[in-house]
Amino acid sequence: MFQIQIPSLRPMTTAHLAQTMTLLSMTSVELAQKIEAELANNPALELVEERRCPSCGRVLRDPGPCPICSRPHGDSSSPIVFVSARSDFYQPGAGPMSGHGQDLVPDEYMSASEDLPTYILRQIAPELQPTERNIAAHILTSLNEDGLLSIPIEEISHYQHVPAERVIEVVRLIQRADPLGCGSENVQQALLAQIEILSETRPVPELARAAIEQGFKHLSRRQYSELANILQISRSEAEGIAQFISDNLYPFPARAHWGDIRHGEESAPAVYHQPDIVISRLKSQTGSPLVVEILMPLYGTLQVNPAFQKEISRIHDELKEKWKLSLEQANLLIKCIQQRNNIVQRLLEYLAIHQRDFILNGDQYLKPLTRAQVAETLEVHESTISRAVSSKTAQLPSGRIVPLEMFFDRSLHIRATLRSIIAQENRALTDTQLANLLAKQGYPIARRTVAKYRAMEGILPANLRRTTPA
DNA sequence: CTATGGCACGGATT
DNA sequence: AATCCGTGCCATAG
Repeated sequence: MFQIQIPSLRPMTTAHLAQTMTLLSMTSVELAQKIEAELANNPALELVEERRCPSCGRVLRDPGPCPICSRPHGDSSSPIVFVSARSDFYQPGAGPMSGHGQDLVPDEYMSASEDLPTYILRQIAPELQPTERNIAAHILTSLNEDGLLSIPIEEISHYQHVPAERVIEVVRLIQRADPLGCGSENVQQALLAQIEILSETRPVPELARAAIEQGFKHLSRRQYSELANILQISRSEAEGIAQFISDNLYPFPARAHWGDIRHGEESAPAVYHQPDIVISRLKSQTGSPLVVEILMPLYGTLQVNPAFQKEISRIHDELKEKWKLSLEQANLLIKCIQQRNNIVQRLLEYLAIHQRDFILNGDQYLKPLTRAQVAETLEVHESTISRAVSSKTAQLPSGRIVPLEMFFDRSLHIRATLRSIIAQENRALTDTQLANLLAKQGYPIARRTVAKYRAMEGILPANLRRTTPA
């Protein structure tokens, strides 16, 4: 049914099991580091160059043509999913992204995190025209530590010999990428960009935008009475709006952490992770298969050095013992890595099928799912799934990067419909009314719970809410 | 009196 | 065993 070949598994020893577990809870980048370390101190291991697809640069694990490039377009009768591994950034139709001057995309991964420019570039790469790549690179390298543009747009447009409008177009793209609002010229612009994007997916107080545009000075100085005057609203409403802004927007985009657009955990350093998994569509067409790629940031495949294995029979004594040990370790590591990848692959295969609607159409379509259920169908222990799920992130076709845990979020779909109800409301509905409406849509939840969901989504209570006119 | 947020309890999940 | 989550009860604000 699927085109995925699962390597046959060998019985596991306890050491095997323990190590697989450790590897399973690592992100792909951590794993790469681990492998590098092993390579350095175990002579029995070697990294061999693998075959890559000449047109898309993907790693080809099985003989034959690239499963993606060779696929006739729109082959919708084929399986919903197939999995392939890749080791570098993917840019549809354009080959490896080595392009221009600035080393935005290094040839080798050097550390566990990538910097902000790289992180953003990867998100927007699919939407960039080839000629826009230089512009994007120029903008991204000109960001200051807050994520704001440190040079005027004119300078870029002049230097790149393109009209300013082109530059602005690219800036727009960058603003929409994950730390929302990066690439803006100043704090005010950044906030406006964020509110713009935010309002597409969730309700936003009507006057929030006006507050930033007209009352920016007062807003930043917390002069709420003056702000209220300008906007012709009461002071408490002004405070509500200020609250919304400080809860949901980031004046300095680069300081925001990815993921939860909420305040609170300000502990996260400005480190951006690359996803461990990338899910995309083979072709943007309904019924088109999903492409699930499990990232492995290492060039080459790990194997036991054949020369080493050969030599070992000729060696004697104490040295032989040492070598034997190395060899065993090498074998074990390789097996464990296979095991890890196998589990991650099966997990994603399940998720891609079971949560296809969510992947393609968004939060509302997430089906309730527990790790235990997955564990049962995949016939592995619950804790195995737990480990595989935690600490990994996936990039969805929309470009959003989400933790895999989100696939198991019990209330995400309800929160999403709650958002849409509030987005469409004419007058601000109270929590009790919202609870009733949700019940009609098949989500019987308590009033108290509505309040909690609201808080989670950063939506103000009814009395401080002004409905956005549709 | 109504609408909300805080605290804490119990059941489910990990 | 530890954690998460939905909910009920109660205090508080308007």
